[in-house]
Amino acid sequence: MTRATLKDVAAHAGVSHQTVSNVLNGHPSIRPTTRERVLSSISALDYHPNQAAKALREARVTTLCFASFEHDPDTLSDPYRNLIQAALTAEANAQGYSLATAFLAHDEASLDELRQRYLQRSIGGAVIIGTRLQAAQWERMTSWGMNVVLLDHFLPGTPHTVSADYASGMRALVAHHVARGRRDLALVLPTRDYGSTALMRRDSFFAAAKAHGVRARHIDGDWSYASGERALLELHASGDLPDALLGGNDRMATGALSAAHGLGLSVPGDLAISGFDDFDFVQYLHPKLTTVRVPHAEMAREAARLLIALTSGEDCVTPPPYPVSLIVRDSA
Amino acid sequence: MTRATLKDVAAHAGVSHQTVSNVLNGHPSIRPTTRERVLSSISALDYHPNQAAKALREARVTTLCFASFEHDPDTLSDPYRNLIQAALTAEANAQGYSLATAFLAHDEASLDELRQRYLQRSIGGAVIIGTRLQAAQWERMTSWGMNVVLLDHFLPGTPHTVSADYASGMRALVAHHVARGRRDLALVLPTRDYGSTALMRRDSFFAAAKAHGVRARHIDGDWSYASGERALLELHASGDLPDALLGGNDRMATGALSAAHGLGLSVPGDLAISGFDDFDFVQYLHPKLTTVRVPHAEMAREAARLLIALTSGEDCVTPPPYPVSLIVRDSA
DNA sequence: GTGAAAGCGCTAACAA
DNA sequence: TTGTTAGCGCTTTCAC
Repeated sequence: MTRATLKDVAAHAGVSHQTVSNVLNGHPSIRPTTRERVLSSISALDYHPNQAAKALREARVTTLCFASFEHDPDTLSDPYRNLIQAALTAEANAQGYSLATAFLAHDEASLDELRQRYLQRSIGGAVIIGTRLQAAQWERMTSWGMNVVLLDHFLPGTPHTVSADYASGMRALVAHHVARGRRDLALVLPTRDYGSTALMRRDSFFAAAKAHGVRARHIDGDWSYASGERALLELHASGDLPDALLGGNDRMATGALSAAHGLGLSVPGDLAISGFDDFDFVQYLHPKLTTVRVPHAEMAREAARLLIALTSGEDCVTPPPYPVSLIVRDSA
Repeated sequence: MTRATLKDVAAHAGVSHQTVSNVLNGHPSIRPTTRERVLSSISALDYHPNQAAKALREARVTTLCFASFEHDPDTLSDPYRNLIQAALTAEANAQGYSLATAFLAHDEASLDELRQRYLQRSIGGAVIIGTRLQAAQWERMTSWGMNVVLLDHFLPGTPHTVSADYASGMRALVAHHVARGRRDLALVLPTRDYGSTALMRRDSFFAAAKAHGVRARHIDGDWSYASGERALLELHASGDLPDALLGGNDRMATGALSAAHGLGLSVPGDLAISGFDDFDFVQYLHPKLTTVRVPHAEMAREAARLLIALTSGEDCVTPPPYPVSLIVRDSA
């Protein structure tokens, strides 16, 4: 079955093909009777405009790209990416765009692939997640002329970023631990990713601990379960256990909790443990995890809106950080 | 900066635009010197073929769609969907396709949206996951002429399905429980999704239990954490606890484990618990979850290959079920 | 209000 | 081996 074209519709309705085009694009000054006739021909022939032709003629790209890092532990092990993809897709579709996918690595090849897709007009811009994005990569992308919105990741000089208010989340978390009598806090967080939101969290952590007059230290991690587990094992081996361990995300907190069980530590008796994200599974851990909820989906929708606005040539302001909320359960 | 076109390259190289096209498409019978000249013009002008024009002219769609169900608990709460998306993207890109995203619901609107995208040539076919896909929906999609490959879900009459060997996984699991001395097995699994792989697992479960001469029962769930939790609470309330609880997926097993902690049951002492999937987080539960590993990523690659082959008009055979493997940890 | 002409960037078919 | 012509399906410009 060969699909109907604009001309077929025109012939069927007994008008010229531009008239059909005008009807389709809601142009004014079309006689209602003509419009009716055209519309009924359209549905009679089950006509659907060819996107490729439209895109070619209008020199417009209607596909956006969601790029994340393939080997980033965040990318594949958390519901995180799913939530974001769903929200981005919904917002993009609602605005007449479709959403393509890309997984980046830290080699030239993957950046080059993205570049190809942009220059070939397969994609019009990208939303990127992943604290592994380096400033140099970001610069490369924008140097092609591509619009890029960063989700949940700051980089020096990146104007279009959607993020959450990690600072106040961290302050609330520290206050909570202190209110429960904790006096020796350890934060597990990656810091090799300079410029990322991790630094903001770390700084707020130290500032808040200082304000409360409690001890604070930082242990390096890499967002993975294993690094959370390792962090607690090392603290234990050092003989200088804190009384609260703050995971920089839910996964590291989960890993630490697992290590605590292995060491025979009672949580929260011997040690309080908290997370950051609030993914589904953390309320099924034992004990149920106290954490900070980050509104990933709303942030993603905003990122899509921002990208579309940029792509349409509007000038945009980065939205303020999204509020987060402390979710108190049993682990801290 | 306005991008170079085929004509610009032709002018720069002093040949006709057709010659450039021939060089690009690897046509034979081009004099090496000409080819060299054209290639150097291409890189001098940083020329990239316009995909929209190519697609229009060739009447070819180079975008595939990955569709899943928005409100399906599997879709957003597991790493599952991420793994599949990554694998599909990799395979599609490797074969020159890009991958778009769709989230379906159970209303007419979302099916219609997919139909639009297909008829507008925005997508050339779809890989669909989700046991919530109904036979009627599948029939609708194929009635448009769209190629559809189902991932991990059987439906009566669907020829193109990629799945895993759940039957033998279930047999191995039952044998394992029995070998550890369990004599009273309960399986939590949704069965309202007729036609899905759930039925295969359930049937194998009963068959295997019978073969071993142990008691077997089935409790309904809906794949979610909460339903696993509920299942164990109900069993406990009935006063007739099994000595092994088999979660139909890792999430239900996790929910049941959480309930066991709440009830003060020791796992695996009082009760063995096992899962199905082997997602990252289950090895950080307490106790670490025994489960069956399903090769989601490989299956997804195969689904992409199958869809591309179908789209190219080849006739394809559904591949045999992928082997699964029992992963023994501490919970059973 | 509606139609005729032109052309987006590319490739298939032929001519040279 | 290369160039010319035509046209994919659509929208824009401008007559009528």
